[in-house]
Amino acid sequence: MAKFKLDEIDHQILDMLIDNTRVPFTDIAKKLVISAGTVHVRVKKMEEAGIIKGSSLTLDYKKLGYSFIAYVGVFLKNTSQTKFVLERINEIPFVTVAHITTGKFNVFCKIRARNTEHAKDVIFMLDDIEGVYRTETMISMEESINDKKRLMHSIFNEM
Amino acid sequence: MAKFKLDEIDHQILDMLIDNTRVPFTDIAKKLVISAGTVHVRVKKMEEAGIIKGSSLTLDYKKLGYSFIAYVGVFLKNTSQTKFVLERINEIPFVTVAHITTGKFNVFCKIRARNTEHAKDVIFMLDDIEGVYRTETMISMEESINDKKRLMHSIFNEM
DNA sequence: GGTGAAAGCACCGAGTT
DNA sequence: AACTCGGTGCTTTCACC
Repeated sequence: MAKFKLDEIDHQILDMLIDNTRVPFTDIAKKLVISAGTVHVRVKKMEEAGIIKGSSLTLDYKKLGYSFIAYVGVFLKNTSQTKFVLERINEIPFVTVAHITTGKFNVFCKIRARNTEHAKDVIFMLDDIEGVYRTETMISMEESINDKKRLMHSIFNEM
Repeated sequence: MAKFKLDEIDHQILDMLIDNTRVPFTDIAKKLVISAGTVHVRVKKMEEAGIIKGSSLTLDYKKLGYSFIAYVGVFLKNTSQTKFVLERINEIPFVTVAHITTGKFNVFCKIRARNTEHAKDVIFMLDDIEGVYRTETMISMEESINDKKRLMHSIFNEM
């Protein structure tokens, strides 16, 4: 939970790797005018410190036939059931993220589906969970940003 | 936009790479009992087809001191201003995702911040955008799932 | 904490079946 | 379409600074 101290070189290494994990360390080394060994050691340290949790592929879900995104707010009959309901939600495929929230909804989740029909099936599964009072769906018509690099820069700018 | 045909071997290759992009192709080859060259050719094809859009590092934002997540629903004075407002939102740091939505809100976004105070600054910036009528914030108290691998398996199971 | 070189591998293309 | 194989180049370690 504690803050970890990263210097300018770490920032730049992350900057080059954040949206392309396969950039050779030798390229990074050249650009930063340090040795490839140093890049290696620093990346390893950030991994050990847990700053770098891992790496992942970015797939094009639209091309796979899954272009539907919606957010679903869930109202519970009783907040004491939150944990139970969350566990049931976690079992539903195509629910990609779930949060316990304050504010309007008790639980809030994101789903990705093939189309409206398919999303309906997923939402019905949410509605059918014992303890769920009702749900409210917001369909995404256009996703406009989703940029890790930008967030990272915002963070580094504040350091 | 069109569906792209992936076979069982492609599924397994993606399965191994999706949450660790640095798994050596030789390891994948061993596990699937094919040659490393084949793995290479298949990955390249998926990249060329755009199924694999890229790769990214997963950072631990909590460890960087940014543990606050909230969703903010935005109501507009007039929906004709949607495009303009979205552009302004895209300029605000710490807004990580924004969607145009149907349903309760006109625009819906996710923010990541240091703490409540910091989030307040971000939300004020949203409120201050010309054309924004008001906003509604849902604070995430606990994020429960966020798993690409699970989504991918859900998709493959349906194919 | 950084370097530079050397050893060990992985990547990736060419040629073959 | 997949395999083998070889050249090229990346990663990773280590002795030294």
